Amino acid sequence: MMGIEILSVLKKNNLSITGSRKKILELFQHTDGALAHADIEKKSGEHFDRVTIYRTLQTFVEKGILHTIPTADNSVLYALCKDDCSQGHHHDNHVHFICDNCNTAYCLDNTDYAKPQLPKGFKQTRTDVIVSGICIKCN
Amino acid sequence: MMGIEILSVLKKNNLSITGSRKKILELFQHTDGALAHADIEKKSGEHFDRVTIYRTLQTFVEKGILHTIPTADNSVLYALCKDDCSQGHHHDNHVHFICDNCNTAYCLDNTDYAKPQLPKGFKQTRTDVIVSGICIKCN
DNA sequence: GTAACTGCAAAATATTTGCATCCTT
DNA sequence: AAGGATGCAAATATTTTGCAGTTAC
Repeated sequence: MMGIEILSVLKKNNLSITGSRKKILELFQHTDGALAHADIEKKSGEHFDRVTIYRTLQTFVEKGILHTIPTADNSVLYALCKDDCSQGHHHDNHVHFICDNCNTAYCLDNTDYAKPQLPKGFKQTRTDVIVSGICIKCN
Repeated sequence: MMGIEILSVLKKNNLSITGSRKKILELFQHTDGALAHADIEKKSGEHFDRVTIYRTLQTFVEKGILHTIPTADNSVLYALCKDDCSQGHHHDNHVHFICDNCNTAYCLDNTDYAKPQLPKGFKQTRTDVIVSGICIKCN
């Protein structure tokens, strides 16, 4: 059941169970994609304090519950991490897709890609692939 | 000669030749990587009005002289486009590297990567690969 | 009861817009 | 001379910080 899963995520990360955390997490679980700070203010029926949202998102990112997605227009997007993401260690083969039309962000978890071969002297710790284009709904 | 090249870039794009445009372009040509808005305010000996920098950067991006680089921490970075970038059409195999340590951004023009195979129904128009890690100087 | 979390106010930053003036062509 | 670019002021928007009150455990 959804509610129980949310509680266990919070507990697993030593976070106290609070209303906003539960509701914001739930929002992500019910969303098939990524959310921006503003989406959380709007999309949800609830009212969250701006500051609480900032802090909740930051906490979730630190704990590895959410991750940020770099975007071409440099807006800040957040998405749920899969189970194999732990604090600061995200799984590498993660492709994000952002629709030029409807602006929805997808995590294409099953889309693999080859890591680029870096020049000598460069060490990779994280790779982000962001594909822009037209998504399946807008096609 | 550098100066002449700058002038021709501006002329080619139907931009009038002004002091700030020349100096900001020059700054990019002398920089081996990307610059943020704040870098332009600081790094240059010159003083540019904040607003002029915003407008100049925007103009350069529109004309395809500069492009933005998506970053994991969602700061806004700008870098020179290569010759095969024209207005709105950047060349696809472009890998960016951002150093976790010194924060320098590199355009790894000669680093190729394979475009990911998208799920059915998704159409790609642009792909950004951002690698984070330790750069050659910090290694 | 204590530590952690929230919400409000306010500070600090960042970005955009309007307009008068100055520069480029 | 005309259109475009700049710089200042000010309006907006975004993010951060401090603190008092509240809630979770």
